[in-house]
Amino acid sequence: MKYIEKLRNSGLRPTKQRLQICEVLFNTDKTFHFTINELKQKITKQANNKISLATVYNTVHAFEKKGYLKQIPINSSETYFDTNVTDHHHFYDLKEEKLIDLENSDVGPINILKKINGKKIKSVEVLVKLED
Amino acid sequence: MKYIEKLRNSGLRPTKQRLQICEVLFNTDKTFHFTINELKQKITKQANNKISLATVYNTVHAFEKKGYLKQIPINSSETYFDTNVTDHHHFYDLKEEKLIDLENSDVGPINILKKINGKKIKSVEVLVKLED
DNA sequence: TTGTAGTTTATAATGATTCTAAAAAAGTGT
DNA sequence: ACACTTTTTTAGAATCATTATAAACTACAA
Ligand SMILES: [Mn+2]
Ligand SMILES: [Mn+2]
Ligand SMILES: [Zn+2]
Ligand SMILES: [Zn+2]
Repeated sequence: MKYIEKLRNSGLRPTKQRLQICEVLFNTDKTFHFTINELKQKITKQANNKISLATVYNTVHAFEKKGYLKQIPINSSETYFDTNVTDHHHFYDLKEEKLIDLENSDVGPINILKKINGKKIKSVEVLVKLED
Repeated sequence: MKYIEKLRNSGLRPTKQRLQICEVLFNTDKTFHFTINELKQKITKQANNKISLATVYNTVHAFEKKGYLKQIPINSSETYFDTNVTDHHHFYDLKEEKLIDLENSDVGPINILKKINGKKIKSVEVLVKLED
């Protein structure tokens, strides 16, 4: 399995549950956005397997800490995560409540002119809200 | 009172509670960011008055719908609101968990090149995360 | 003043997320 | 394989921001 090493190298034991989650999250060309509950459903279907909700939370947070996932800041009752951890931006379709990737090349370069003393920029994220 | 008319023109009855909230939110030169609970505390202190938490929620949502407030998309357990409803952006200091305004002039012009069929852009918001 | 719609309020309900602690699984050394 | 330690999983409970409920209150116009 190709994810066993990835997990071990991260100091995470390659458990059955984590490997299943890796399959769902990373065994695809396309990156995607998801909520915890969407992910849980995918795992249940794809692996035809029960998994505890707590484990999904635990694993997603562990992967986020390792840099394999990131949260998308958005005003929604559920937290959205992204398997695309490169610098990029998002459309948010307010009616459909769906996220769409905006590659860096789809947005002109962003120049933050203001500086805050003693702080450095960790990320720059653009959220473009869409309406009909 | 200068807010009575503003409320009436918005189709909102100028109640004691709404006027108090207006004083706290709008009777200042500076705009600011707040959570519901911070706002409730301010009202309680400044007006030396009890106000129901439900009323604070109701009023903030009513003002948001009227365009007098906006939500700031950020991953925080509490929702942040902004009395600055002009187009502008934010620093988010991850350690202090504080928002800092970034005027449009502090950010170069943002050009969204990608178009989504049948949708138009409602807003473009930049969130710049800061670390030490 | 009286009627009505709008508002406030205490409290309950909701729901996403986190916590808990016991059972299970993984890793290590023998 | 076995014994032992550490990590992980899990069901269920707890937390907490937010929303819903419904009764009391208020603004306002006829
Ligand atoms: Mn969240
Ligand atoms: Mn929220
Ligand atoms: Zn994305
Ligand atoms: Zn602001």
